[in-house]
Amino acid sequence: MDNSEVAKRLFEMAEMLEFKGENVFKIKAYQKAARNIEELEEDINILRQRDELGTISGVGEAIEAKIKEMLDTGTFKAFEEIRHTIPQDIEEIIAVQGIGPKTAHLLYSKLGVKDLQGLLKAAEEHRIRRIPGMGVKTEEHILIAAKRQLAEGNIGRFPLGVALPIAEEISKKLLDGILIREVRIAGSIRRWKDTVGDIDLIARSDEPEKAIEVFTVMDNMQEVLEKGNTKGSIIYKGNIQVDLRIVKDDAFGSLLQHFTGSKEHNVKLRQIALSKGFHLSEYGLKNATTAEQIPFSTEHEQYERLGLQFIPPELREDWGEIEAAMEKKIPRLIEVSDIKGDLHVHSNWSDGHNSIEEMALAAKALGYQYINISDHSASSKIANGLSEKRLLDHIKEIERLNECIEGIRILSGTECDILPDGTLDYSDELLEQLDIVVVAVHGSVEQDSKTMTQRIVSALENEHVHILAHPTGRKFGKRLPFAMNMEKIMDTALEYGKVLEINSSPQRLDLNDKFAMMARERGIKLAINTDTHSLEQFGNIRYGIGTARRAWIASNDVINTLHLKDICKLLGIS
DNA sequence: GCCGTTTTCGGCCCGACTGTTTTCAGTCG
Ligand SMILES: Nc1nc2c(ncn2[C@H]2C[C@H](O)[C@@H](COP(=O)(O)OP(=O)(O)OP(=O)(O)O)O2)c(=O)[nH]1
Ligand SMILES: [Mg+2]
Ligand SMILES: [Mg+2]
Ligand SMILES: [Zn+2]
Repeated sequence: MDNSEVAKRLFEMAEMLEFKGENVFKIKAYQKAARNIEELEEDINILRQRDELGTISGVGEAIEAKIKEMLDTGTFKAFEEIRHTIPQDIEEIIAVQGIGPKTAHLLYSKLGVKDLQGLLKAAEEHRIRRIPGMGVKTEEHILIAAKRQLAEGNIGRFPLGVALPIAEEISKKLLDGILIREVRIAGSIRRWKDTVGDIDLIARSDEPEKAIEVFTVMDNMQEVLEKGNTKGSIIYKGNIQVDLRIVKDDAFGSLLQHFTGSKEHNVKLRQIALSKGFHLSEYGLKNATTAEQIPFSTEHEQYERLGLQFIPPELREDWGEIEAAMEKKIPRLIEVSDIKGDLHVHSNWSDGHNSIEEMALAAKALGYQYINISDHSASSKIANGLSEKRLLDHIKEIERLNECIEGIRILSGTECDILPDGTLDYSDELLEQLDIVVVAVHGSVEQDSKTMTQRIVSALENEHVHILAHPTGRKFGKRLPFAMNMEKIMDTALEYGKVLEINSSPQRLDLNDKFAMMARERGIKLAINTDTHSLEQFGNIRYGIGTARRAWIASNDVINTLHLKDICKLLGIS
């Protein structure tokens, strides 16, 4: 079993214990262990060999024994025993909004509800309202929520590139009226997570209740889920949930911190507050003995009062940032303004929309010092990839443009396909004539892990190659990451001095945060590129920067923060 | 079930909203 399979089992165990009404702290213990195993960088099998399972935070004697049992037999006794006493599809019932483990258990014991279909039937036949403690409204809400779940399936999460523009649109609309003074995007969007579960907003208003009212009747609102004095939730066009929290007093910083999360970060901060004699909440600190409330108007002040350096939102995942902040060791993270050029740009010579000149002028307007025109190679036929002859013309055209355009250097490149057998789509003689060679896998993406890994390794061993683009090939909603051994690929990249890309296209974000962190820890250099096919897509750089910041990446980890002359020196460009 | 710069036992983050309830449990963030 691998890490995610072990974690999944532990999560399932927690869910079953919840359904059974077990001690909540025991449940939390299983969830914490599961989460930490899911986020582990090392292979849990290797930790086991080294007898280091106990070093995983949240794994004690009991869970360690169960993990060993799982690694040996694929399951564990306690899991199998409890599993047979619980309906198989309990997960889909608890997943219905408003139904938790208690209600699920009640519905099962009173009505024999075992799955979503049974739940719908019970609601439609008005059997739920007859259970003591349930009522007409509860039944109606369950019916609506169950139907919504059936219709949507389990879409679950949205790519950041979908959610962020909607969040910006809603923020703007809310500011249109006079009731709401300030709106900030919070939650996982503010942390630049690559996928998000919902849109979390906070706002400041002198009349919170009226402001919530405005929110719940806004354009494109599909359904109101909750409407209170300080908080409302709606389903917005596109079936995305939007949570809005409003305050009028001076605790805006405390609220922003709370609603930015993550949950795990919040819990740890609150534990630190407790150890200092305070209760922390979205209203600030409360003295545990005097009950005096101390609100903070900025996040900076609140972190400082807790004895911590300010922690950028992208780091707030309980991945060690709180410990670092205690020692004032939060690094200066890379910013959009550090980027000096884009090394992965397409033109209308292949599948881009604009000419090389237009792309260059747009980049210049952004303050870039250089761009690498990396059109597709011949094998990418649907992308109008360049034959060897057209690539030679491409090189000449770039030479010509460099003579007439001032203020930006156009580098002559390619996004050369790594063919299924690991060879490249252009000859070495041709690659040698280019300034920057970007390579990528496009076709034959279904290869097994061994083949795919060797394919990429072979490409990285080629002396003319500089950058591996979108290394895992994932595309949200379209394609899973390639089966591949990332450790091996990173070892090779390091050995041969190759650069790995953080592709900023919001449907890719590849490398992702975790892999980018792995690369940084190993000392591999990165390039943050947009892979733009149009003038507007240069703007996608913010997504790549957000991902890089989540990986604790600094400016000097990234080659396209270098000035033109320095990057030319680094890559041997004349 | 886990864990310990005042602890190996007794805590474990804290608050909003809803429904069905005369005082709160459940769910969610
Ligand atoms: N203290 C505390 N804060 C929480 C808890 N659950 C959520 N929050 C805070 C932190 C979250 O970032 C924020 C928004 O909640 P969400 O459920 O939307 O989570 P988040 O946006 O982080 O992730 P998401 O992508 O939406 O799943 O509310 C909790 O149990 N305790
Ligand atoms: Mg959220
Ligand atoms: Mg939310
Ligand atoms: Zn590309």
